[in-house]
Formats: sequence, structure tokens, C-alpha cells
Amino acid sequence: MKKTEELIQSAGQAGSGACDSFHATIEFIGKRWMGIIIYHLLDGPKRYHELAAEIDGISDRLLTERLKELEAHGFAVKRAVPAGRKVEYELTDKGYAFEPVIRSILTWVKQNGSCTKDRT
Amino acid sequence: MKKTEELIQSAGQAGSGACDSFHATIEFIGKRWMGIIIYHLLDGPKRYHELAAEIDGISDRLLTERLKELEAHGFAVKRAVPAGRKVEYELTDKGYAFEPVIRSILTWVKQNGSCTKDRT
DNA sequence: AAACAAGCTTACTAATAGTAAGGTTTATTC
DNA sequence: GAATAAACCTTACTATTAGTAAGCTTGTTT
Repeated sequence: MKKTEELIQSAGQAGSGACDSFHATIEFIGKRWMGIIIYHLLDGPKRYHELAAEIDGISDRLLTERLKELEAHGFAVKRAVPAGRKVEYELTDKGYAFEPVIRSILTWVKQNGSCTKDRT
Repeated sequence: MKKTEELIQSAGQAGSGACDSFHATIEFIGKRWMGIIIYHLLDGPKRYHELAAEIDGISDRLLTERLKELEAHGFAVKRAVPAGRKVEYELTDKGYAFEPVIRSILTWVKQNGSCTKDRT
């Protein structure tokens, strides 16, 4: 049995169906800034401008876009904060369930160092 | 202490340095097709055309580009297969160390279903 | 009431990805 | 042994996505 098949088996699914879900998922969370946004939301609910301040280099345009996508895919909910026209974003259970993924990446970084940003 | 700080602590690093490495790493592996290529290479060494055949939808151009990036960042090595002008790509230890990340994503998929590809 | 901040949106440019074709070297087939 | 095909790229071009900068609206502060 191939290693990839074992991985899929251990994840409890068989065949290309699992692979497709995996593909869709990894491409979704691989979108630029997505992982970092999820990472920061693991802290708990945050306001738009908090995220904007914490995530160095992200633009309003993409932060808004990514937050909308997180909402649309059920990773996060947007909530109006009472008293004021402020909003807050919070991960859903589905979103919080991503913590092990983030954690495993942090572990990898610890053991293997970073990826530099330079292109070949 | 914030959750993100705890995550960083548990990964054995402190401050924004760890966050930057994390950022660089997640953006690198988040590039389109990168995760899927790594996933397929977890099987062991593979030829170019094997990857091309297994990864549905990828083009020669991007497969070549991603493989070069994996090489340049020390995730994989390219080897000439003796007898023939064939090449083979194999993950390095650094690359194989990514298995837990892939595994955690598969676990997430099992528990939470896929992300559909449709945009909002 | 003037000025400022939050949370977007819009318009435009730059970078990245997708598509299709072709090129070169090796293997295969007639 | 010439023709064909397959492996492994490369190039040129289009389409999609990201980055930059400005502005707009509602609400808050002074």
C-alpha cells in the first residue's frame, strides 16, 4: 500500500474522494494570508482593525476578502459588537479545529527552520 | 497569555521571529499545488511524469516551477535516474518532516468535511 | 462641529497562475 | 534504422489574483 493511501486510510476515507477534499481544503487554506489570519483568530474573537494591526503587510482589501471567504466557508462568523457599529470575527468550531494544523506547522518550523521568502 | 503566544511557546520559540518564520513557511507551502505535490512525494521518490499523472489539473509549467522551488528550499532533491535521461524527485528529511502537517489536514478533512472550491 | 477611527469599497497596477504550443533527448516500434 | 512516441522541460501569451492607494460612510472623540 502506498504511503498516501495509508494517510488517507488513517484519516478514515478511501479513494480519490478524500484526495479531492484534501485538495480543496489545502488550496483554500493555502490562499495568501489565510493561514496567518486563522492563526491570529485562534486567540479568540478579534476586531477587524486588531487583525489589520497584528498581521504585518496585509492590505484592507485582502483582509476583507479573506474574512469574507472564511465566513462563506464556515470557518468564522462575523458579529456586530453591541453599542457601536463595530464588528468582531470569531472562528467557528470548524475553524478552531484547525489548531492542530497550525501547531504542526509551528513544530516543523521549530525543527527545520523557516522558509525564506526569496524566489529562485 | 494569548493563545498564539502559547502556540509559539509550545513550538519552542518566542516573539515575532517565530511568527515571521511561521509566516514565511505557511506562505511557501501555501503556494498553489505545493501541498498536493508534497503529499504525493510522501510516497517516496517519484518521476516527473508520475507526479504529472497523479496530480489532476496541474500544468507542466507549474509542476516544473514548484519542483524547482522545493529543490531551492531544501524540501526535495532532483536526481538523474541511471540508464536513461530520466529524473526523479525525492523529499529530503526536511520535506518528509512535513508528514504530520499533511496528516493533520487529512484529520481535519475527516472531521469537518471539505472546502468547496466555489468562490463567493 | 471638526477631526478622527473603524470597516469597508473601488480603481488601477503588478505578480502569479493557466493554457497551449514547441523543443530536445531518449525509448520504442515497424 | 527511420518514424513515432514519450519524458521533461521552456516559451509566449492570456486570465486570474494580489498589492497599492485612495476614498467613502457611519460613529466616536474633542
